[in-house]
Amino acid sequence: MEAFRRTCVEKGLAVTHQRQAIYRALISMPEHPAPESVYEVVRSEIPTISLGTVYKNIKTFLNAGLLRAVTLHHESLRLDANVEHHYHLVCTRCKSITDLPADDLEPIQFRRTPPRGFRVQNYSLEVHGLCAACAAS
Amino acid sequence: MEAFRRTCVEKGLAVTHQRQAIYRALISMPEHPAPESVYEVVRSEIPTISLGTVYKNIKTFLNAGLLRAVTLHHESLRLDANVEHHYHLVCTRCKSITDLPADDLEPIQFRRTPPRGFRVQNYSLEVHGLCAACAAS
DNA sequence: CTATTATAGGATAATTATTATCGACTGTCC
DNA sequence: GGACAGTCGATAATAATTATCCTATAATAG
Ligand SMILES: [Mn+2]
Ligand SMILES: [Mn+2]
Ligand SMILES: [Zn+2]
Ligand SMILES: [Zn+2]
Repeated sequence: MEAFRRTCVEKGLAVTHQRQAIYRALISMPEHPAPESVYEVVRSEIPTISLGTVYKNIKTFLNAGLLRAVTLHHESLRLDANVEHHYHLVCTRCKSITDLPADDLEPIQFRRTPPRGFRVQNYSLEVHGLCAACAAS
Repeated sequence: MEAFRRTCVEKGLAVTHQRQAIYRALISMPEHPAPESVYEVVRSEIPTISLGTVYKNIKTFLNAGLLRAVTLHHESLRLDANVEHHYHLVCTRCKSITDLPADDLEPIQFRRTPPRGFRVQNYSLEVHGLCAACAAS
């Protein structure tokens, strides 16, 4: 929480009551919540906060690196007619997605059995970075 | 394309002009397009097709396993206040996301250099399957 | 500690992506 | 070729997210 305030100051962000409550809610939620759920939790502390404020600050925190999104491409459904097992290269800048054959990597190997009785079906792996075009600029 | 028709028959889906055009568009688009882009392409062949039909059939194809979505959780932004490098267990049924420490797996290793001048920044790995609760039912 | 000011918050409207509805049409089966 | 279930197209509805705009507050200078 102290680190949070420090980062805000570094990035020129005002350390408001709302921002602290939102960040506190986020670190208390290990379930990878959607903005709506964060809003519910924050509202129990600040009943007058608006959903827009929660969205705005989540975006601010994402830019500041205080927070991560679980997926880079939630904004729209992205489709793949190739149903064979393969991976993806995803450009963090232009969001382009290209195929990466599974055997370009060593096979994924568990070191210990997956926790809490999780029954594994398959893996999806994305290599994030800059595509050739974006790397040029 | 023949396999497509066969799968439709197996799943009791009518092999319509529109479905074939949509599927043909999809396999011709290796860029992992959004529904809107698929619509644009299909429209050049069937100018009167509606966007709703494209959406409906994409959903149908996903259910039939003719098509995959690049991510399991595009429907809403999912947030992670843990910015350390780690992976995720994702339940394909209830969409719950839980953390998986990076050292529960052998490190990811490239066998050959990533294609087309892609500059790797990092990677994200999701293990898909059924959580304990969903596996029980 | 107070005044000043830039930034942030709250209410609300707007936009975007997606899904539902419903009457008309067409692929399938005989 | 006709009957019928399933599908299509048009449109409305919903859900998620973003923009707008005016007021309030955190930062900071005196
Ligand atoms: Mn692919
Ligand atoms: Mn996580
Ligand atoms: Zn790029
Ligand atoms: Zn589950």
